[in-house]
Amino acid sequence: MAKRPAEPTAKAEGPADDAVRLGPLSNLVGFHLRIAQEASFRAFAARVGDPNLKPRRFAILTLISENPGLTQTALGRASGRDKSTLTPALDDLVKRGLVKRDRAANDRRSYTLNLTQAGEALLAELTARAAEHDAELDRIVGPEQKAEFIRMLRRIAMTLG
Amino acid sequence: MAKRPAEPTAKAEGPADDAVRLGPLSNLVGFHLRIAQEASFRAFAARVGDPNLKPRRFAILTLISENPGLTQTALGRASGRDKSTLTPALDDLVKRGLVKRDRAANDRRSYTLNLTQAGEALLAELTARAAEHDAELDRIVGPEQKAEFIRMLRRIAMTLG
DNA sequence: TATTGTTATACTCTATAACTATA
DNA sequence: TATAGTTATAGAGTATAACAATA
Repeated sequence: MAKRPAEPTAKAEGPADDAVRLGPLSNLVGFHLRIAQEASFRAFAARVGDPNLKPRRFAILTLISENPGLTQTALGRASGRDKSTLTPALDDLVKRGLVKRDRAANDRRSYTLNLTQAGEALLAELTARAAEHDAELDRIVGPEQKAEFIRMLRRIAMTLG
Repeated sequence: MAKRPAEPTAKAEGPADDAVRLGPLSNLVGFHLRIAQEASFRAFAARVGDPNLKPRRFAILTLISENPGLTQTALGRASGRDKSTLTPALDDLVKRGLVKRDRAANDRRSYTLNLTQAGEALLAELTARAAEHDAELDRIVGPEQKAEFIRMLRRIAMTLG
C-alpha cells in the first residue's frame, strides 16, 4: 500500500480523489485514535465473522466470565454505559443461550450474571480469534512496543476518563 | 490516580463495584484503543462545549477548509463514510451558515464545498480548543513519544483499514 | 427514601437501495 | 450506462426519565 505521489496538484478543480489534505488533523492524537479504532473495529468484525458479536458484546461476555455473578449495574459501570443500555444486549445474549440471569440471593432487586456452558464455549472461540486479531496489531505496533503502547492508551483513558 | 489495591477479593458475593477484572481484555490493543478513544471523545466534547460540534463535525470542517471545493463524494471517501451520511450533516452545517454548497462549474451533478467566513472563524476557534485538548493528550503520552504514538496509530489504520 | 432493572421514548450515526439529474 | 447527491428506510447504540419491585 504505497503512498500516492501526493504532489500539491494545484489544479483548479479541487483535490483529487485520494489526495485529501488533513491539515491540523494530522497532528491530533484524538483524530488518529478514532481512525485507528475504527480500523481495528472493522478488522475485528471481519475476523470474528459473526455480525452479532461485535467487540462490545465480546467485552460483555469476557467481563461476565471474568467476574461471575456480577450485576447489571456493575457491568454497566465497568463498561461505561448506562444500565438501561444493557437490557437489550443481555436480553439478546440470554435468548441465544449464552448468558444466565438469576435473581441475587441476598438482594432480590438485582440479577447475577453468568455464562452458560455454551457461552463459555463461544467465548473461548472468540477469544482465540480476538487473539489472532490482536497478534496482527502486535505485529503492526511492534512486539516490544506493545506494552508501552497499551500503557499510553490506559493513561489516556484514566486521565481523561 | 493511584491504582486500587486490586487484591483478588474472594468474597462470595461477586466483584465489588469498581474492582472488575478485565481478564484477557487487558492485553488486547483493540480494547484499549476503544476505551482511550471514548475518553478522548468525551474530553473533546467537554472542552469544545458546543454539543453540536463533535469531533466528527470538526473533522468535516477541517477537511473542507484544507481542501476547498472538494465534492461530497470525495469528502465521504476521505472520512470513510457513505455519501448518504453526509447529506444531513452538511445540511446542518449549511443551515448554520458555516458551509457553502455550490454547483460545480464543470460537472453540474456535483457540489463544491467551501467554508463561509463564519465557518472559517468557527473552525479557527475550534482548532484552538482542539489544540488545547491535544496538548493534554501530549502531556499524557509524553511529548517525545507523541510522534511515535501517532505513527503507530496511523500504521494500524493503514494496515488494517 | 434509595437502588435494581425494565420500559418508553428520542436522538444520532450509519448503511443500503431506489430515485433524480446530470454525464 | 455510470456518477453525484438526495431521500426513504432500517438498524444499532446510546441516554433520560418514569416506573415497579425491593431494600
